[in-house]
Amino acid sequence: MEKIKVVKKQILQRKGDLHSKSYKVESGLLRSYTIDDKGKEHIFMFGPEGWIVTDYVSPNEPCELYIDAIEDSVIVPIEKTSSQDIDLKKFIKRIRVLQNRVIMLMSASAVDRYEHFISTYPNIIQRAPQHMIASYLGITPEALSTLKNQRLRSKKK
Amino acid sequence: MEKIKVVKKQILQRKGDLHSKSYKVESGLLRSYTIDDKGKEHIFMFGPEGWIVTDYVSPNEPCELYIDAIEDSVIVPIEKTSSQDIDLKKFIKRIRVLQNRVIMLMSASAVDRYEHFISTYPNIIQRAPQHMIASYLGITPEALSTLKNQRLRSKKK
DNA sequence: TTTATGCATTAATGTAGATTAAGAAATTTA
DNA sequence: TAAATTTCTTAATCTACATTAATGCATAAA
Repeated sequence: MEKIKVVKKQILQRKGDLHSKSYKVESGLLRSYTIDDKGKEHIFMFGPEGWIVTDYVSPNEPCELYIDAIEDSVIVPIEKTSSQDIDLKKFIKRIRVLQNRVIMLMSASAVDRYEHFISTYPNIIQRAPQHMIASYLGITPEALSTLKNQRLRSKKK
Repeated sequence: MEKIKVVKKQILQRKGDLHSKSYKVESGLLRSYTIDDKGKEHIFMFGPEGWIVTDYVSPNEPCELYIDAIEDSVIVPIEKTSSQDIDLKKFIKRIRVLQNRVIMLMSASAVDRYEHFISTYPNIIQRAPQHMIASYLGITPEALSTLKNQRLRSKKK
């Protein structure tokens, strides 16, 4: 239950590491992500204050995801060992978010996904760099940039 | 704990229905899916024998997903009411599958996703119609068809 | 201050997969 | 069985987004 401070860009966990933990974010912003075989990053989730960032592997399995800090942050690492914090509701919530993300990725265009992202995580847009938001949306930074222009233009009219 | 028989194409649950249940599959094959605003189906998961098919909403919320039978099946509906079958491990497993699916959708090409699907669910390929597999992969049936040819051609050489 | 290094933008060109359409096979229904 | 319906395939065309590359702007380092 100790709070620890981490600085921007500090890596908390790497893919393949053992003893995966959960991280409760007191302040700041974390992210979890993978790196594919072409070396490309894919952001899995953002973790602003109040969120818990976890790689859903059992504590004795190697991690699937990298976790690092986008901003200087204060976090509380939580051991996964005991069956303590089985907050089932949070699990179900998490599954639903993923469920929606899968559906989004399958059915919605990049513009729609961006719109959805804005309305769901309005404050993260300002805090995370563009290329990370692009990565979360599953598009390139270039595509995000032009997409934003199109949006502006069509709204201005 | 009663087993019930359902026939091919029988719908167990519609989006918006209340009193969502889980369905343990004794034999046969179920699927869960959404229908987007363009009327297009997106298969969320296949449930062959041994699997439990669930829409992860709390029992008093309206369903997000449709669930129906791809083959004549024998299933056991499970009430979600009590906190009985909180098999946490299954939850975590489910999240991991989703986690992988998201990563797949973001980083892998249609061919790679197909390869992955084949190796993960070899028997479903033969049992579900192509257009459903295409839907699961997030591509059109036409794209799946041509993709299969390319695969064959490159292997024959 | 100057010089780097990283990040965002724009534009030209390329490509995976969507769409459309038509026909062939297979399966279901009568 | 034939007729109807559903499923699968093929090919032509189209489009959203990727890739590449060049340019401007930050922030950070020297």
